[in-house]
Amino acid sequence: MYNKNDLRNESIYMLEVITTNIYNVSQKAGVSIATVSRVLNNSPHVSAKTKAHVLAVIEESGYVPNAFARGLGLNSMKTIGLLCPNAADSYLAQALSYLEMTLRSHQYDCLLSCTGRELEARIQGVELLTSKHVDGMILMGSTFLESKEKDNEYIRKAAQQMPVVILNASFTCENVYCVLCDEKRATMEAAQYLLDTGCKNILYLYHSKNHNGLNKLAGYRAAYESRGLPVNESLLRFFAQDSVSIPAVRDYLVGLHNKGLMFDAVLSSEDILSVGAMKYAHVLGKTIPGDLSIIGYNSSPYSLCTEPELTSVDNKLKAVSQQCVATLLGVLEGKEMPQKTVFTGELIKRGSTL
Amino acid sequence: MYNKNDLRNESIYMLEVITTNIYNVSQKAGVSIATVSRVLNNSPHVSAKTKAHVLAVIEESGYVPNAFARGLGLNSMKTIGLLCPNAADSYLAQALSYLEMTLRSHQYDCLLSCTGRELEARIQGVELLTSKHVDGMILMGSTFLESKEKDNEYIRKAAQQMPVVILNASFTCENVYCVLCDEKRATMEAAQYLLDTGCKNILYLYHSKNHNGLNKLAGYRAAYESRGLPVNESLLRFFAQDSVSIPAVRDYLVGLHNKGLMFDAVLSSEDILSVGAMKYAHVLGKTIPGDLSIIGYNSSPYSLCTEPELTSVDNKLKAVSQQCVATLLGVLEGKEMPQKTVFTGELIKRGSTL
DNA sequence: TTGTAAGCGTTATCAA
DNA sequence: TTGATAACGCTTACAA
Repeated sequence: MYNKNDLRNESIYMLEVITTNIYNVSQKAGVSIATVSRVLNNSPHVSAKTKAHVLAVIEESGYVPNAFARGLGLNSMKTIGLLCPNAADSYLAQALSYLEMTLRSHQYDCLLSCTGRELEARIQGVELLTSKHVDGMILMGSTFLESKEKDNEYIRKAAQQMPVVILNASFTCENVYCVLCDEKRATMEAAQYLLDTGCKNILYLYHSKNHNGLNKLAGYRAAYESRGLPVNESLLRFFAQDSVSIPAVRDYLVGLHNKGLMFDAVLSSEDILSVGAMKYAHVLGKTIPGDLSIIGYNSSPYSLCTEPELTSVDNKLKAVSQQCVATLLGVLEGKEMPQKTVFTGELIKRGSTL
Repeated sequence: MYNKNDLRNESIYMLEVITTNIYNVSQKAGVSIATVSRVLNNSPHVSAKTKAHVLAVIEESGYVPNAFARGLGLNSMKTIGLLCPNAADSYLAQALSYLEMTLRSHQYDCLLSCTGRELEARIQGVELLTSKHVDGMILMGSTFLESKEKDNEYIRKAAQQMPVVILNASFTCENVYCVLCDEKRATMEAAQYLLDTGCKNILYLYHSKNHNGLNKLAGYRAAYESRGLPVNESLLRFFAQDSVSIPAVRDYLVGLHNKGLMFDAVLSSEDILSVGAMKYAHVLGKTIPGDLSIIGYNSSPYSLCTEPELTSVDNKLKAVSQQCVATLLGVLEGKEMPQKTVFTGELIKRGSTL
C-alpha cells in the first residue's frame, strides 16, 4: 500500500522538465521510500541485492534528490557562508579561492556574501546568512571586528546559531574560532630588517585602523623599541582605504617629501601602497634600494610586477585558509577544536631591500 | 481550530536555540498560518490592522522564516550559481565582485563554485549547482566552452533546467544567454595602433586557445590584413596557462631573443604576460616604448604597477557583469531578453606605447 | 479578509 | 532488513 503521494506524477502531460522524486523511484523499484532513502544515504541496513536494484532504478530514471527537501529534513544544506568585504581585493580573492577549494573538497558549498566594509552592511550580511541556515560561516578578515565591543554583538549573536570562524583576526567568544597570522610579529621583523640594514627613518604607511591594522602598527613600534630607538610619530602615515590607488600614494609621498619629511625606507601594510612608494621613488629619481628601501605586505602578485621586485611579508594565507576550513568542519563534526590558531609570517626578500 | 503542528514547541525544555516557526507566530497573534504567510509575502489581501498586529508579534518573537521550507514550497531559494574557473585570478575576481554586488542588490544570493579549467570538473560543478536547484547560473568566461561541440552538451543539459548566462563568450542554445565584449575587434584595434605608430613586428603572446583566445588571435591577424601586411607566423607564441608567471614569460622572451627572433612590440592576451615582457625589456636594457612597445589586455591593476604604466585594453567588465545579471533576472521574471549582448572594448593608452 | 488543509520531497522513528 | 508514517515549516488553492 502506498500513500497518496505515489500518484503525483502520473498521467500528466508535463510542460516542464519531469522531476522524478523518491516516490517514483520507490514505485518503480517495488520498495518503500524508506528503503530508497536508506540506499541514498548509504545506510548499512539494506540488503546488497535490494541496494543494487534500487541503484539501478535510480540510474535509469535519472533521479536526483531534491536539495530543499533534504535541507528541510536535515536542517542543513551542507553549505558554509563566506563573508568577504571585497572579492576583488587580491588578498581576499586569494583567500576566497583557497577557502572554496578546501570546502568543496569536503563536499560543502559556499554561499558568498560581499558586504563591503560598513558595519551596517556586514551585520545585514551575517543576518542574511543566518536566515539561510548555513551550517557555519567564515568572516574573512579583521574588518569584521569593531573597536567598540558592543558593535561586535552581531558576531556573538550569529555564534549562538552556528559556529563562526574568523580569518586573520582574534576575538574571544564561545563558538567563535580564530585562525590568524601573527601580523604584529611579522611587521616587527620587517621593520627590524630595515633598521638592521642601515635605514634610520622608516616611513610607515597603513591603510586600515581595524584590529589588524593597529596590530601591524604595534609591530613597527616594537621593532624600534627592540633596537633601543625612539619612534618618530610623524613617520606614521594613515592612508584612507577608500582612496588607496597607486598614483594617489605616489603623489602623497611626493607631497610629504616636498614638505621636508625625511625617510630612507618605506614599510607598508599592503603591497599596493608600496608599489605607490616605488612610483614615488621613480618620479624623484631615487634608486631602490640604494636611496630608498621598500617593503610591502602580503607578498601578492603585485610584489612581482615592479622593478625591482618588492620585498614583502608572506602571511601564509594558504595555510590560514585551509585551517579555517579544517577548524570549522571539525566543530561541525563535534570534535573539540582550538579556539585560536596562530601562524607566523615570513619576510620574503626581493630586490627592493638590501 | 489548529492542527497538530501548533503544539510542536510547547512545554519543552530546549537544549538548543528555540526556533520560532510560523505556527508559534500564528498562535500568538491569534490568526492562522495562512495570514502570517500573507503578511510575510506582502499579500494585498490582509487588513492593515491584522498586518500590523502580526508584524508586531513577528518582531517580538524574533521569528525568521525557515529558508529550506520556503525553498521547498516555492522551489526556489533566490540563489544564483556562479561558476568560476579561478576566484584568485584578478580578472575573474573583479567579475565575481561585480556579479555578487549586482545580484545582492536584487535580493539574490550567490552559490560559488570554483571549478578550475578541466572539463570534467566544470561538468561536475554545473551538475552540482543543478542538483542544488539554483534559480539560474552564470558561467564566468569562455573557459567553459569547448571546441568540440559535443563537449558542450553539459551546458545544453543545464539550460533545460534553468537559464544559463555565459560571461564573455558566445554560444548558441535555447535558454543560454551571452554577454560579452568584442575581443576580436579590441585586439585588432590594439594591434592596429602598434602598426600605426611604427611597429613592424608585433610579437603576439597568448595564454589560452579557448574560444576567446582564438578570437583575440583573429583580431591580431585582422589588424595586419587591414594594413595590407603579411603575418609572420613565428611571431605568434602560445604560452600555456598553467605555467604563466612573470619571470617565466621574461625568460621565455629572452630565449626568443637569443634565438634571433626580431620584434619591436609585444601584444598579449593578458596583462600579466605583458608585465613579463616589461621585465624582459629591463633585463636586456631595452627602453619602453622607445625600443619596444607593449600592450596588455584587461586593464587590470597590474597595468598600473609597472614603470612605465602599461597600455592595455579595457574590456568593460563592469558593464558586462551587470548586464549578465540584468539578463538573467529578466529571464527569471519571464521577460523576453536578448540572447546575445555585445559591448566594445577600448584601448587605454599609457606609457608603454608611443 | 481570513481560515483550512493539501501539497512540496526528503529524513527518521517505530513497528513488523 | 523492510515498510508505514510522522515530522520538517512553508505556500497556496479553495472555502468560508
